[in-house]
Amino acid sequence: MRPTVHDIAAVAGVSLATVDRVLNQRPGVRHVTREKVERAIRELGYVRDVAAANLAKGRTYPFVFILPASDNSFMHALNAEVRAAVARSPVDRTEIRTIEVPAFDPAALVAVLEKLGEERPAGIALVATDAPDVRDAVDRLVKEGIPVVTVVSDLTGSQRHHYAGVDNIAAGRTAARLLGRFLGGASGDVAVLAGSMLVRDHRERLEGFATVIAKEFPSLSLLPVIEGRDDPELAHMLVADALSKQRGIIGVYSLGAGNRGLIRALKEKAGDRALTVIAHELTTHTRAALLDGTIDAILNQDAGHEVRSAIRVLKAKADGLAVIDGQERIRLDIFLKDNLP
Amino acid sequence: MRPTVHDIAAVAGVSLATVDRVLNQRPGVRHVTREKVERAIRELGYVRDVAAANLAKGRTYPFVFILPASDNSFMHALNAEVRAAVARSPVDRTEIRTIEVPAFDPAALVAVLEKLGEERPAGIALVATDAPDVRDAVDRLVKEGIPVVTVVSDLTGSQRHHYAGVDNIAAGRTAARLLGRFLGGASGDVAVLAGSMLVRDHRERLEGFATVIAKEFPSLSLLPVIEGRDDPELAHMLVADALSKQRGIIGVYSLGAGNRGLIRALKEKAGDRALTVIAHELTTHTRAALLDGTIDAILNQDAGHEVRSAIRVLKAKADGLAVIDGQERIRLDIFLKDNLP
DNA sequence: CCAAATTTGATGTACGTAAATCAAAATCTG
DNA sequence: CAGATTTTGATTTACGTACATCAAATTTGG
Repeated sequence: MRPTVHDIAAVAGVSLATVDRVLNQRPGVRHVTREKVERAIRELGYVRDVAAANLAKGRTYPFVFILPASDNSFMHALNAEVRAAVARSPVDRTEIRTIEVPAFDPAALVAVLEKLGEERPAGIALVATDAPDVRDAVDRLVKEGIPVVTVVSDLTGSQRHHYAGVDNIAAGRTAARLLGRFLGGASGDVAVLAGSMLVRDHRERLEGFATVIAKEFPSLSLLPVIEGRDDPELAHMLVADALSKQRGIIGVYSLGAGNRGLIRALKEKAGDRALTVIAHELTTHTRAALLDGTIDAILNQDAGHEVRSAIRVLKAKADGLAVIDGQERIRLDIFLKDNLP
Repeated sequence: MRPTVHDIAAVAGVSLATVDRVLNQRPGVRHVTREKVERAIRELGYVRDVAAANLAKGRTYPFVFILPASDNSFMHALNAEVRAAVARSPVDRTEIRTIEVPAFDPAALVAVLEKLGEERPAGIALVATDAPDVRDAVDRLVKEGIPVVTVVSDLTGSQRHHYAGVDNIAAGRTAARLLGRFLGGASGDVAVLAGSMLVRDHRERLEGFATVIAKEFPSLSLLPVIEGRDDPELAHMLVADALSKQRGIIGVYSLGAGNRGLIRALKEKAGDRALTVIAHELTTHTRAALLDGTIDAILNQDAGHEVRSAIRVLKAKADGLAVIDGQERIRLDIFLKDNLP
């Protein structure tokens, strides 16, 4: 049987009330007494029964998710996963509220964070816009003792407790190697379609991609990045244009959203030549394109995992418990047409 | 606030004791009364507070893991993950016991399962040996109401509640496409190193692999399968021999364990020619080989995920609760040298 | 319709922890 | 050393559920 507060009291030779004071850092305990209790806790290997504690406290975890108001499949999926988590709220004692902020708008994000500082929720998860002001706002919250995790996109140099997202540099590198190997030593141009270079995850993917292409596949040359703003229409136009004008393109890497437009452009120009294409995020559109051969591989991050991981980590931090690292590492999924879920 | 048993009693117009009798299917409740209570439960959307219930019951979950006594890296990793779960036992109220059985020995496995039927643990996880007798033994346990999940290797046609492992046909298909694409249309022979064709996961991987190679990469021809019995020494000998004699080999797929021997053989023959190699399971050896270019891609299943998933599912089944499907799908990890964890 | 059987109600205790109250003891201050 | 202050102990209630007991009410059988 695992030890209880009663056992601690007995071993430490103090009363239950004192043990409680120490455990819940209430005042009115002399230093020596506190040490006696802490020693007993260590000796017995006591770990508080979180379930019983939550029951007694009537505790719930008021969490806040801050999500960008972006109209693309991935953000919709992320939203849906948060809603699914909300549906499970009664069971896991969470009370999740979502706040939408304009995408790529540091000021708006900071304003929301500031207000949350007063509200003091049990934890905050946010899709970070990578700006110094945001970092400072997050660091203030952390200093005030509020658990904060970034989701999908991280915050450079901040003190956030955890990042629930993929390693985007590795993602870019992986895309490069897949593309390079699939092209099997052929020479030609590679087009890169991004959303915006203002977002950290896109920058990082490009960085990883460019590095590996340059170093390991010198027969391939990178064309200037096409910024499609994650907008299907714009992406379609720009890609179609590039494919018409740049006759040397043999590979395409789409590292952002708005793949609907990309796919349309690829199909229109399909007759022309064989293209090898790597894209990010598994959606109905990219899935279909993978199956019909328009896309050769899809790199994906599982939004459900990210949301659940963020919640688990916030909970653990709120309770001062350890997390299982292996469980919280968000992996980069690589999908070929054969291993689709 | 979520509804409690008191609310049900009030709404149904019965006493707390009666609600309790219905909830815990105790006898002594007239049919009409039972229906009144059940209606109230539905109306209120009551869900039993599992934490409080477990507290009251002093409940723990006695689970049993049945693992094969195989001496390879993957099984060691699986063992370690089970031990890690045991270390977390006090926190999540599990009491996990492991039983080792000889590998590939249906009779021994059946004997263990039979005995567990009397013991009636709260759940059983097993690495299944795919034989009719085993299937029957598992089905008996399931019929007796004991939750059973298979881990890593599934059981054909059984009633087990869940399978915590990867789709091995998909894994084989994926390996084929990676190999085919990496070889970029070249012609030649492909060697396959397996452990034993008596294990279902190996059979399935081969099946998926052969199918895709035949259909989509006709310029490649499969050599007869080399059975290395997951033994590094034997694998080394057989592969070295094959590489010497079969000069047309341009690709290798290692779908089982014992990769240490494979890697040694590959390095000895490295000077000869360029080989494209796909292997299963990320270990220190395969990781190093991936990094130094001896292996081109590694397909992996995360043992930690499998163990944790098995436990979550067993718990849910023991409590009669639903599982989150997306969370319990074990994914096939594809590692290139760029996205190693 | 009465006795027997079944069903229901009322009540209390328990699980491990949190939190509060009040009294008693120990320590500190001047 | 008295008095004020701080620290500690003892005890109680609560959280939501499980489970046991005993009495009261209701239904059933003959």
